Amino acid sequence: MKIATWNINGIKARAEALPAWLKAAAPDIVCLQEIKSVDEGFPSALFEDLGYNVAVHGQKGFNGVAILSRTPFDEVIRGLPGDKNDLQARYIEAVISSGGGVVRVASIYLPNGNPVDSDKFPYKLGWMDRLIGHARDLLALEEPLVLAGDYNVIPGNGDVHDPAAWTGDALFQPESRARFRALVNLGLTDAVMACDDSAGQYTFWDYQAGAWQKNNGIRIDHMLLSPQAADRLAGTGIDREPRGWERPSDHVPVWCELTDPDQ
DNA sequence: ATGTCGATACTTTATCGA
Repeated sequence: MKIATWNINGIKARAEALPAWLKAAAPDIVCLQEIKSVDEGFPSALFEDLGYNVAVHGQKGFNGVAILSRTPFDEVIRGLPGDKNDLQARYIEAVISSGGGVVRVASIYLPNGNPVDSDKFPYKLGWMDRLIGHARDLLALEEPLVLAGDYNVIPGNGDVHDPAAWTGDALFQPESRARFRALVNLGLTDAVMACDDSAGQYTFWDYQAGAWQKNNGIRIDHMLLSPQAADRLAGTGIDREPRGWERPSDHVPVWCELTDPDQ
């Protein structure tokens, strides 16, 4: 079973690129972030025509997450628990029976948090605290679990072209990185790092200043696996090609392959 | 040093968020 995550930076702007990538990569489950669309505006037919079921948690103009799945959803949960006053659409979770077993998958769009001296940074840290609490609850279920998405956190020096240039950024602050470590330390596995821990496996290149051409990237899109999922991890990949297409997203797809549970 | 893109609205240019 192939599970992918991609911050597409606008579903309408990616109405050609996303189906093209789906046909080429053939993932079973896809977690999307920054759809920048309300539920009713999401072009579900584009993906239903390719054999996917669609679950959306949208918002007008900004944010918004979705999950595509070849197999129907057993259950869909919209919104990260823990704060009824948080109206930003940044989390959707689904239970899917596929490949002879059940898997729980979350599509995460973690707050950016910039600028650090604004209220956006404490919002990011509070959101991460809630995510840690929810992940602890989910891990207690002892299921195959994949927490996938745009974490807006650069975990280490090997995940950024120029660490010094990012020292003041919310994505690279010690508080952000400490919470990401705390999340992983609950017992989750960073799928990409588990298969290849080399530096420079970037998933995002800014639109500005020729970042793509200079390979001035960062690794901020992650797939974190519960032990029951990590034990089935067969491989991962970062598809860089779509970053070079016409009108690209600034992020590229990240995917992992899980073996069937009876193999 | 600068450089971009997507969505929105008191819209055809400016603003916001990233």
